Amino acid sequence: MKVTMKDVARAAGVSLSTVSKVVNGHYSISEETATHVKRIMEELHYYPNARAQNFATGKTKEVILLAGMEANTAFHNPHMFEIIAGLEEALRRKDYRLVLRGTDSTEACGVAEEIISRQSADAIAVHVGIMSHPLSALLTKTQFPHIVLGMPNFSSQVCWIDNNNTYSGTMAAAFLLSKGYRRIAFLGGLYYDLGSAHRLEGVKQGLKNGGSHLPDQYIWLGESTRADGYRMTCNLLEQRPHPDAIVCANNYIALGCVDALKDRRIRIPEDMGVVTFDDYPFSQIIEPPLTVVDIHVRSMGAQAAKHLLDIIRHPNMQIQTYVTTSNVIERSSTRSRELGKG
Amino acid sequence: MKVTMKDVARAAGVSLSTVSKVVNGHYSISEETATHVKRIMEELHYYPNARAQNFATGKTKEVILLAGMEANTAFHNPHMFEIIAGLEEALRRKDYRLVLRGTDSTEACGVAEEIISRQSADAIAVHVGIMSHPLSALLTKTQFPHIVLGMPNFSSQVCWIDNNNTYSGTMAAAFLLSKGYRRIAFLGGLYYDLGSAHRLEGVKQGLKNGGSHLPDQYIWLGESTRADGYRMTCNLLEQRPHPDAIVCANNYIALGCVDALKDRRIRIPEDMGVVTFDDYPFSQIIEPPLTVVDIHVRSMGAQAAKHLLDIIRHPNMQIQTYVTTSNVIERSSTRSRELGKG
DNA sequence: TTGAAAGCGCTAACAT
DNA sequence: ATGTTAGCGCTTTCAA
Repeated sequence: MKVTMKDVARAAGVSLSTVSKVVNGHYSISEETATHVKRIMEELHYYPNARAQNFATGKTKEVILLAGMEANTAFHNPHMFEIIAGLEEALRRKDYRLVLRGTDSTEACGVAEEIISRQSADAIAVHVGIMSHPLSALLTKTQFPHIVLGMPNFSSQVCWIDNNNTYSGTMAAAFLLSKGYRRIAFLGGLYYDLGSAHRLEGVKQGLKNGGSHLPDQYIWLGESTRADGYRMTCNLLEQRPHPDAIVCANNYIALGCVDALKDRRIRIPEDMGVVTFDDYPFSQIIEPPLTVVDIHVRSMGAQAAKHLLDIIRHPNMQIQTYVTTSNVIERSSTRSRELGKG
Repeated sequence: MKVTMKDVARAAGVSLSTVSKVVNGHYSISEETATHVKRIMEELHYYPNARAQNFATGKTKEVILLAGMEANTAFHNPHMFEIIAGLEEALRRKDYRLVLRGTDSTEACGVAEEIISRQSADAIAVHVGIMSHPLSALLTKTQFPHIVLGMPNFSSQVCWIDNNNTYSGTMAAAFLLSKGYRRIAFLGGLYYDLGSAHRLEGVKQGLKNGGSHLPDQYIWLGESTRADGYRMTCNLLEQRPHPDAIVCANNYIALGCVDALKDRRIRIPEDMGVVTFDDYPFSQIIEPPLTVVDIHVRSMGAQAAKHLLDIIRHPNMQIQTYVTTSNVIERSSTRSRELGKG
């Protein structure tokens, strides 16, 4: 029924191992026999059986991704899937497959343990959202090839990759300064929101680089929700003088921020510039369309794949790195200001 | 190094096949030996090698998903990933894995061919977005276990599953009627947008069921964009009498529709009810929050998994089915109207 | 440059 | 209820 290597060997009048070598492009095979065997393979519609190859080589050519995928994850966190898409694409180019495995932070460690023990994948990718201490310990102890997508919020020896949010913050600040904004404020998430914290750090840095700075009264932190974005903006607007631009750590906060500004009839961008991060999910449809520091999460996934393949070759190698994949997309929530006006 | 079945057999003082039977819960094994062997397995930290199992059984226990995953797909089409998440979850419960494979409609057929030939998955799931005639032909010819997520827009013998958009449309109409709306209009996508067409069909049906109907002047079709939503609404508002409620075939159209109503100072829901489909991505943040017919795409993924597992057992079985997974979420864009007012 | 043969670790038919 | 044994289809060392 199914045509195997044996059939090819017989039909080609060569040995099994010769066929195998042809399949794998082994150097020792003469061009003559190689082309001959290949022709036979075509004629017979031969394709090597993937399962048998995996078994014989002791590899799966698969990377398994552990991630939280509760209901509506794709809506609340499209970033994650965009990273996944980038990961998959880059792996595919190297003939690796990506297996999806939903789980949560409590069971993830057990899941990983089984994968490692059963050798049902060549490497594990873990979305930072389900990272835990036990999992971290397991990965470092076993030295099983892995990479965490996003920096863990606790110190650990695992391999991870993350966007350089600090740098993105710096970009935001530099951009606003270049437009002539002078009194720049920041609305961000709470202490456990590392992304926001880094962006804040970056904004400070960027302002400093430009000879400016970020006063405490212009920094407000809260939940990353529309409601808190609104509240923080209200608090911010009680400060005197008003800022002339606001950097929102994310889209949700920006949404509330814009609401509050509109309610108070503060015009964007005439009276107030607004910048946020990520071109999605809402920044496009907010009125006015927001200027954003776009983060190419997909390319982060691609970078992760690259590193992972390195790690598969050298399982003891440790990688902890930030990647910079952002750029400013200017829309209508900012504009050049006459210098000296503020 | 790695502990195999052989080691377990030796340590337990039984044969290889006994261990295998214990692993697979074969009925013929006495409880006594079963528990004994299991203890040994624990002690030795034995886990069956997945690759060897796959090879020996001739199965991969994997389903591979072919889908278009260009840049930003996760943002433009979170539905797809929500379906994927549902598919994965349901497969996982049955000890199957989901492999992601990005591709496009032109190369998908070749990809599928290789998967089938190499037997590198037990079944193929195809997102309808990359469906093509050759792929359809391949799947039906080979009878390889498969399911298409979404109904192909051409007639074919492949297995597919899709949401019952007609029924969702009926729900929208029935809901509006129950609220006392009487002059209901529909804004939808163009002819090739089957989802929209079905929803329109459903609305007509629902109105008919309620003793009402949908006049042609209340039906406007265009691109599924905010801009066209705006335009269609303008056209609609030239009709006399005005409708008292509008059903928008999707979120993009709804966005433009609401813009237009606001520009004309037509109050929602006082002067005009608005309903759309899908709780995402924008319906939550539109002002006012829209009443929607929510489509549980994730559960469609789960259903797809169920059918797929059936199909794996019976490869010649054909399934073409609509699943109903919707319900109305009432928000602020509709409200009860005094009967007889219109 | 090619071939022979020994696995890879498990399953499953068959024998006991 | 348990054990024997023959594969599953390929890779890879080693010998020719």
